[in-house]
Amino acid sequence: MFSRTGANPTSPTSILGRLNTAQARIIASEFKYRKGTEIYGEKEPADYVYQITAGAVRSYKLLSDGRRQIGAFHLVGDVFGLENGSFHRFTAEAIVDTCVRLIKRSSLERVAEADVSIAHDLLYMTTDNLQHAEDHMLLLGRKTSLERVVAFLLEMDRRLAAAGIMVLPMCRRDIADYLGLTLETVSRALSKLHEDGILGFLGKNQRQIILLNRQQLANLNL
Amino acid sequence: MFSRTGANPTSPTSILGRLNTAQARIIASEFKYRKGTEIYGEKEPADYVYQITAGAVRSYKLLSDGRRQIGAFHLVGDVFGLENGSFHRFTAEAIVDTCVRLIKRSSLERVAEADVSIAHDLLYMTTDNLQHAEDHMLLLGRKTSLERVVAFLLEMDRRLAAAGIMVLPMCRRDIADYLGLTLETVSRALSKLHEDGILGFLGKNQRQIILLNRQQLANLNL
DNA sequence: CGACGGGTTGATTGTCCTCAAAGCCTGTGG
DNA sequence: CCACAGGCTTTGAGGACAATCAACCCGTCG
Repeated sequence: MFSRTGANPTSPTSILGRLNTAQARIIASEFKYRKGTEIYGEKEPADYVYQITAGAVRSYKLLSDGRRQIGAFHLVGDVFGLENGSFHRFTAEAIVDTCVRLIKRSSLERVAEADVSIAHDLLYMTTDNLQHAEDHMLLLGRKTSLERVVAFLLEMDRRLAAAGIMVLPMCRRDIADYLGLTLETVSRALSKLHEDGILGFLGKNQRQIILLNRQQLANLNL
Repeated sequence: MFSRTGANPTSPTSILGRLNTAQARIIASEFKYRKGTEIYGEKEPADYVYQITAGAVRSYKLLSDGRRQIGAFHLVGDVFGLENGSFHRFTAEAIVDTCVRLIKRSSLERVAEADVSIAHDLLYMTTDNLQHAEDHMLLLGRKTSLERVVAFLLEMDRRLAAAGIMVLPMCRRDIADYLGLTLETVSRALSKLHEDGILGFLGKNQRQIILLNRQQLANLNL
């Protein structure tokens, strides 16, 4: 499970991989987090940047009464925890057992000063996050429950489909908190798509999904 | 109306001002847009970056059936239209008669290559946008209608209150499309806050608002 | 076995949307 | 000067979609 090495080649954010080879010893260490454990908390000092080598992470904000909004899921190859200020703006938790590579923020900044292309990568990654957030605002503000779930499926299909099969690392509640819905509403939407023959469930735990009709799914994604 | 000059001193994004003095002739021109006119459209080439010297702008995305999500309002001093890819991700329209300064993207990139502090500013501005989008996701995904309107009022109070009076440049529909609500719901929330003595209307057009009890308002902002 | 986490499904509720009407202000033209 | 149209806003009545509350199923693990 923890055998994958190096940056995901399909990832737009190979900065840590490049640093590892091009620069000397910037990677501080690798670290393992058990399912459900916190990697960092909102407003904590942002001393490290992280890249996932195995597992998955959720980044979220909480309201004072416990309502939760997940801003993003981070999958293998993704870089997260990149902040400009010195504090994290999300809490990050391992969704499943997760292995990350760490890099000291101070080191990264030092390198970025010297190497223009690294600085450029930092901007690119931040813009990538921004673009995702912008699209997600549209989803949260204006899409129906079914449209949200469809958009989620298409996103996950793009990001983690291996051989056409999607193995979701997150539970229904996580999906709901990502989409601004309740877990029941997510479940109903998935059931409807199942009834309509657009997707199929494979395993016993309903987390392995196969998309049977991407065209129809895309049509539902306004 | 067009008498306000220069960048808002409280704005974190004085880059265009600095370029204007520090660099030679990067500012391409100033330009005026009438109320309701488009400055650029989604997916158009992003050849320029803009800074508002007077007026206000809305940036939005549309779904194919016309549902609209406004991602941000840009006020005097704000820089917008900054993209990393070569295409705009929003449509930008003048909410009221608006005057902007333009800078060629190509020039900006050239300067950023040479001047590290400019590159740093670009990253800072992008991160600032990202932070706003992240907060807005929480609002859109998890807050009630009243909480959204309260958050909007506090944001506008912070950004454009002069002498305690807020003069909103945008109509109820714009506010609604920013908050993921309908204009009627926005109106009802404002009426409720009015009834409760938390805000007062000044002019005849309901766009001049004075906050009578910021403490109570902040308490509603979970 | 029994408890627990995760998921689905059903019944009911509630918040916000939709549809509709009316008021106010501005601008325009007779 | 008044009449009238149009944009913006408020307010009310009714409806719809998603939330809530609840029951149940299924696997896993102690």
